[in-house]
Amino acid sequence: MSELEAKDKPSNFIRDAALEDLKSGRYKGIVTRFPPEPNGYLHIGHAKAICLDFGLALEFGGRCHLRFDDTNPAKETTEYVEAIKADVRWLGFDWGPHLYHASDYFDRLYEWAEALIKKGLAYVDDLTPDQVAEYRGTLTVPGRESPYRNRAVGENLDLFRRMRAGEFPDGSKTLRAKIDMAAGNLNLRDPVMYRIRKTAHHRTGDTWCIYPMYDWAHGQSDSIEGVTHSLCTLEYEDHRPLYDWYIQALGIYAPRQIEFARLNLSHTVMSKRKLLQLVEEGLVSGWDDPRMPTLAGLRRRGYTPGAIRDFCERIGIAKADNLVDIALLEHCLREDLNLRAERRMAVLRPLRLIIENYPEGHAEELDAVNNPEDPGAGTRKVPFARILYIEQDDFRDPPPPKYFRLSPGVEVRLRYAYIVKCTGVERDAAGQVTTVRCEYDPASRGGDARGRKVKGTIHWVSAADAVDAEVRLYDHLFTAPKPDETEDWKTLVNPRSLEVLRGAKLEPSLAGAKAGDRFQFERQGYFSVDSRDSAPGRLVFNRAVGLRDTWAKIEAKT
RNA sequence: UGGGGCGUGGCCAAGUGGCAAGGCGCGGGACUUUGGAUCCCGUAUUCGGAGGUUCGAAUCCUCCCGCCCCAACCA
Repeated sequence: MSELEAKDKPSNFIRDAALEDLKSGRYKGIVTRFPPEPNGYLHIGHAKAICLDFGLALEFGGRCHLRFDDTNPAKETTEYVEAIKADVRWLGFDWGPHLYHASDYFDRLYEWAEALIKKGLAYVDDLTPDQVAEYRGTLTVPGRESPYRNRAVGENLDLFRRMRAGEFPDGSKTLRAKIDMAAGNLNLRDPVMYRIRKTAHHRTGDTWCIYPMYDWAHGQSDSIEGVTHSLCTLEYEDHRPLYDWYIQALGIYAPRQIEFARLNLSHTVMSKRKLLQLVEEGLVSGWDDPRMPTLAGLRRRGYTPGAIRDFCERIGIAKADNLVDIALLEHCLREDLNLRAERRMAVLRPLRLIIENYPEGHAEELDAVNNPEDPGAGTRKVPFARILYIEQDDFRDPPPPKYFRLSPGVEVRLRYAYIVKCTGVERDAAGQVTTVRCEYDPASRGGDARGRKVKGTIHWVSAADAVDAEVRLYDHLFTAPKPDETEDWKTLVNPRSLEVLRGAKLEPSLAGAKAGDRFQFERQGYFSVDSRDSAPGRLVFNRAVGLRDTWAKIEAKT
């Protein structure tokens, strides 16, 4: 059994429980399931659950099912089903042949409902929704029994069959479990098992007009599939007694439900309702807006599945409410991309640089390293000429303290090219710098300072060879770490969460970049080709995450 | 005033009677043809609080305080 423990992944109480259950023989292997309702897109919080569910199964050589919890046809669509499948696959997990739907079990669930009726454990109730609420009592006041609670088994059976046959209008009757109207746990006050909904289901069509409630469907679905550990979030802790009650009343195989705290991420919102609101009210461009915490959004932004998995591993699994700093997510992406993304030079806000002593009409190609972290990535040629573009931020007159970049009379290295010295500036009528002039040292080709101290190295692009692109810079979607906290959370949307730069100049090797390609733009950050708006000849890049910016910190302090 | 949970540094989080892991962040330094990366160093005499048990407590007991979830025919 020690073999099971010899893993280097961080432990958590769920993994420990699984280990115990194996040791004690309660279960022979590990079977988990990820059970999304297809009524929205998956987000980073779901990724935590997916990594837990699939990760646990993988670790113990078990299996993890993908099961759609599709018991509410009014809200669920195949569009969401497909999007969810794509997201789980993209994250890197495989459910193999184990794709299921709660709706696969509608027949079985129905039979089980009749079985409960026959045992006198369920009854058809005629109370209206308002009455049901009223009879339920409150948190501190016990509920009252429905006047229909003690109907005879035969009458219940007859009524239930007629409910299924469509004889009664929507909402007019329910099937309820007969448990305890005085229970402190409201879930046990005769929970509804079935409601009448004459709505077509995306998979079963018009076959049914009664649909099972979550509690009645979930545990039994787990049981049917032989799930051992049914992992869910804390708000279902109160449902566990009901989960167990149904299983026991039916006398069927019993999985074990264990709850953990859901993920809260700073500077964003995570509830499906709020995400949907952002989309519907046009505060973002859609579910896959690169600012969204959805997997579709993160993917489009340029996040890698590996970075997200790493993040999910690092945040841990526990039961305490939490608010994880989004900086950790960003860190995980940088760490992943630092090793894998090829470097390129791109000038986001161009400023013209003229090298006065560089022969007019002359041109050459210089060698640039594709990835200093990965020698195998090789090198490439970058064209150099008399007129270049440099970043507006890389020239200051006068220079602030500790500024290492270009300013009048100062030397700086053009990455992989030459050492240049600023000799002059041209300004427009408003005093804005329009062109910077400089002289280069022909002997410093490649950037060799030959013993000189050159503190600054800046990136550049040859003006004549540059490729134009649109670059979208993203920042946190919300200005507050916990926008959820306030009623008017929508006013907290960061007005600078998206900045569009239309005049960016890229080195020519970027001309053929394909949707989804990721690069590090030297000294700036990691960027990926937008999968929706980019096209050959009209490149659009998204900034996935910026590089650590030490200068920004220094400047902010002075 | 009912039921279920949770409280370890700024944020996550190990630890479950033997003397506070780790990560992010933050601060400092080294190195550097990305002010990137990397590498060092620092960052809780203390575990929500107060009592108690014990040679010894974040871990056990008692009381108190705070926070979260539950009153959809949603999941």
